[in-house]
Amino acid sequence: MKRTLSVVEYSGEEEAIALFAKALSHPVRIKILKLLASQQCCFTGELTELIPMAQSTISQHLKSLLEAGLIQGEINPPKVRYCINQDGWLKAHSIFEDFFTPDRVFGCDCPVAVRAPEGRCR
Amino acid sequence: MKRTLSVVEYSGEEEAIALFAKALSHPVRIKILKLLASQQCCFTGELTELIPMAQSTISQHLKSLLEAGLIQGEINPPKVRYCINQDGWLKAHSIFEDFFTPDRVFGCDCPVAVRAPEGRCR
DNA sequence: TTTGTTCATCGCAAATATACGATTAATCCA
DNA sequence: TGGATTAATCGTATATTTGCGATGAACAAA
Repeated sequence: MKRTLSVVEYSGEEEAIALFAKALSHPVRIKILKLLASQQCCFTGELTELIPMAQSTISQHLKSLLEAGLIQGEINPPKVRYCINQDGWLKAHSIFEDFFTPDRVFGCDCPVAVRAPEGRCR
Repeated sequence: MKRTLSVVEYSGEEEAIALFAKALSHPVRIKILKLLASQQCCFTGELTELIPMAQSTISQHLKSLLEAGLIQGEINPPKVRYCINQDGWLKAHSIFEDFFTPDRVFGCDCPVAVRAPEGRCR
């Protein structure tokens, strides 16, 4: 697509949140993560038995979760055992927590559909 | 695309997390939310001055944030004042918090690249 | 070596997302 | 009434995502 305007700059945090969020932006990946997180330990590609999707599709979603750092795979031939990547999980948790807890209280008291007096906002 | 297999069922929570995450999955939307959250009160489409993107593109991103319930707009002709939607924000916060804090501790002690004993996983 | 199992990757098709300029709608002000 | 301002929407082009079947790679067991 056209990108004639100057390139928008993003902070590392903005990029990081967006990347984690993208990994979480499909319900089947949420389902996979919940399955893995609910296991005592790891889990394997029997995901294909629990989720009615083609094996290649599951594998693709696992790959994106891997790349996001939310899970890890342990090769255990001919199987692969997946589990939550603790580091990535905690990192995602804290980055979302920080995001949703802004420094300033964002109390917007603008009554919806009512004109707010000028000067309250920049 | 082909969807020959049976339709995958998702829980309301899985869908909700994925929808919020999709709204957060682009860095410019993170930037917009941070700008709005840092304001004492609301904010307007001077976003176009702060973010070097076409006005129509900003408007498109605002729309997706609106639809996700993360912001709200107050029509103040000919301007529109946007601000964080407290309800949606808190809902997203709590749903992510719950997600990242699973009931069961997911302590995966599988040493990476080492075969784990059979039977520890279902 | 051959066969079977498991999973990743490839190749393709369809759906969605992203970005832009142009246009339209709504509203003010002269 | 006729501009001016602001922002949404439309139309279009391109990029990315999603999903599938087919194929390939790695390994264990016969």
